[in-house]
Amino acid sequence: MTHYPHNSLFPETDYFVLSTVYDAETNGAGIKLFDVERKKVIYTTDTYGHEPYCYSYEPLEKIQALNFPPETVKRIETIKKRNLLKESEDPLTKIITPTPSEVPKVRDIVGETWESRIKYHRNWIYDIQIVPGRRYWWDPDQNKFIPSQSKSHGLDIPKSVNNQLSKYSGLLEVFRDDFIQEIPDMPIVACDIETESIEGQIPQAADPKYPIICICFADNQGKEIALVLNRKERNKGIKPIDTSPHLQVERFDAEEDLLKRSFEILKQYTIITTFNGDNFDFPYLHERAKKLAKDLKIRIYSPIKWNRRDKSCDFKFGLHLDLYRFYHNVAIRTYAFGNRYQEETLDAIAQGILGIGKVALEKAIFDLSEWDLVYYCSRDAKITLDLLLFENKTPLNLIFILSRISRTPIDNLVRTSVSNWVKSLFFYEHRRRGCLIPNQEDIQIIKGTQASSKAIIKGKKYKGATVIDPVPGIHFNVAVLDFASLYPSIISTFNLSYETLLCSHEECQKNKVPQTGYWVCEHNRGIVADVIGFIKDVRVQWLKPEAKKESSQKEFYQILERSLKVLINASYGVLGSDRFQFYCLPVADATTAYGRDAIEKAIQKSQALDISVLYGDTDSLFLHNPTKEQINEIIKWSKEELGVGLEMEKIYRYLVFSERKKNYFGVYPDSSVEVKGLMGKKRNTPSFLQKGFREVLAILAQVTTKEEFDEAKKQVINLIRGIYQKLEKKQYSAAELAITTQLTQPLHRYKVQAQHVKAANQLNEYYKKKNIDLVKAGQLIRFIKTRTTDRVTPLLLMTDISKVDVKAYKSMIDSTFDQLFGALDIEVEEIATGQVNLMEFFS
DNA sequence: GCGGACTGCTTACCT
DNA sequence: ACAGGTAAGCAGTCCGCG
Repeated sequence: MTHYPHNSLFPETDYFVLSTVYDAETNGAGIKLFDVERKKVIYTTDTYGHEPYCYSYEPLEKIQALNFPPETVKRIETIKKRNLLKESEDPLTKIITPTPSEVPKVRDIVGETWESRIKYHRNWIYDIQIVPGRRYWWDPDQNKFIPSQSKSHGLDIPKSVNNQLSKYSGLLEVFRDDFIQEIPDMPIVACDIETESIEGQIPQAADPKYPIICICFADNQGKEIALVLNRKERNKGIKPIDTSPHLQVERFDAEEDLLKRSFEILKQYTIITTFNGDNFDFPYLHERAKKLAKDLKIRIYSPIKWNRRDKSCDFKFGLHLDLYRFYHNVAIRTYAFGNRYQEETLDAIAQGILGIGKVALEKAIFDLSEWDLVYYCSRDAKITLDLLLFENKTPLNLIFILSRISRTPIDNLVRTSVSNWVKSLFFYEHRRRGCLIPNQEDIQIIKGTQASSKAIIKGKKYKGATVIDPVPGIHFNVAVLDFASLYPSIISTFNLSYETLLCSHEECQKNKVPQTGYWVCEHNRGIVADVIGFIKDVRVQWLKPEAKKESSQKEFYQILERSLKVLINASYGVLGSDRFQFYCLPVADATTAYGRDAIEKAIQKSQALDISVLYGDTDSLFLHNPTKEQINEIIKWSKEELGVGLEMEKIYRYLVFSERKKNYFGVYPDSSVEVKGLMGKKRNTPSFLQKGFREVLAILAQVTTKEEFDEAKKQVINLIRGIYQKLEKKQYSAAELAITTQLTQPLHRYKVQAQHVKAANQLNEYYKKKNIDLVKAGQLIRFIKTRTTDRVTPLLLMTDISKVDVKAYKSMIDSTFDQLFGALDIEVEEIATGQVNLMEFFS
């Protein structure tokens, strides 16, 4: 049954599509829309009469002979679809079911089916061609959403770019509005809850035995509300001096009234954001409300829909975005935020991104005075809001743009990883072109699972990038050239796609991929190459130049550019991941083979031009003191001969290499320092060493000439000597000496009793006695090297500072600074090259 | 019983 | 739950050694 919304619900105004969901009542697609005029969420169901289906290669008669009852199969048709792998227009049997839940039943009986595992409401998006995050108006005559032309950003695509992008089979027309359309201004609120509990135990929604004592809200109109439970046993305390002046505090004697009020507030907003609300705040709030209702025999209506299977919480008339999930996403962390945070806690992310952390606590949350509790909780709500809206809504805009391009509902985008986004984009594009979406096995059977190359690392499937041995020493005036988006460029330029690699044409076999036995099709443009090439070119040809120009649109261009960067940078990786539906090992293998070919040829070319190459990694060349002409020459050569763009990335005033790859530091002309890979920068280096390392770099950053090194070196020696002495006198605190290592798997899975594993076991013994939650995978373990049987002691259990293993820490100081000195001394030539040991150095 | 050479495990980084 | 390449530290094993 299709539910047509009453026209009064649908004034002829504009809507932004936020999300689609499975609608249990109609057993169809449910759509969440943002009503631009009334600034609220409208929920409706399919008005298009779209039907669930899947495909089979069995002829119509064979499917008919299966005698499906009408409640399982509604209709069977023969249609034609293009099969890219076979290069044919194939007749397929389309099996149409009355409801989405029948599709799996058909799949079980028919056996091999296609497109039967795509969620129905996602199918709806691909078929109706409605784009999440985009603007539509409602046409009551047609009962349809019509795309709305809106350009409030004032963005447009220049003619020249337009022409360059027109080669991509109509993609510009399809995606143009994704880029240029504005992001709606919606009511947004952040929410955080605090509960009563006992030391060391984290409350669980499965057993919501502790009262909720505080719920805080912060919205994008500047309103901040704190709901707090009056507890006789807690004093009011003193209002902290920098409590937000906007904060409105509401006190409740009864918890149930506090909860009811919180639901009232939540219902007013379109976007509700939390940090870990999918797994803690909302499940707990929901279950606590249920428990109170039952215990007190009253009615409390919770608007929270807790989906235990998906581990998510949602609202029918609102969209929940859990920022923990978003910031946890590896592609977002690395490409959108440049690894500005290394831990996925609210505090670490807020520190890294906003420069503001959580309120530091001296006692447990439930022991705080009322004002301190409100202060703490409201700060959490505020920084959560800021993590969605900082820098003119950068993260929210990023989410919208990625949703549009990947045809992924906004809330789903936040909860899923980049491979799902790329998969969704490819699903959409196959549908749009009338191509059958292949099953993963289809690609594997035809293209094979055997790599043409041999990986250097044991256990990897194929060979990756080339890394050049660095020339150790100090090098002044170093230019770094980078291949622009190397792998995506290769995929596009060399037409790499699951159907074009190892194609069936004899005549294409001469079109070889270097260093492999592969060949690539010369007749057909690959779908993967086309889509990736398009997105890469939109970014390179249009967005990157615009993002550099001074204009009122600059900021939005930058966000667009970053969104595409996320998709582009991850696109090669997913093709080499066997969990990805379009996984094609030969494509990934060929991509890196072309990459190795490019960097290797570029090195030869540099040498032919008499430029010395100091280092190179994957897509970069570090050139010593090249002239402008030499650089121009090699850039020109690359475009013409390799078909891949090479760009001047940066210049270092000087650069210091040791003999190690992926380890160096450089100083820019403005004296800023960049460090790569060195121990002093790693998060498992104790903080006293990280600090010493930073101080040494600060001294070296001041150096502008070779002559100044002697002076700088003396200072550095003094500094390091100071660190030695402080260590020997045991003047460093346990916290400064602590080594922080992540427990990446559950304790029982470790095959080796590594130091952090031993420390974790000690912690667990202690926790068991105290009846506190045990360590979990993902947690950071802090420990100190000690002269004890385990050789380690957890920071938490460190009582006797005299147990510190001074010898072990001395060798850590050694190896940290040897990385720098090894390189410096070769140039300074005061000490023999090779293994210069700091201990010898001082004697 | 103990140290050196070796392998493998583990983490954190680079592109 | 996107890829492979590199460095480092340490656990564990084997071997030799009157």
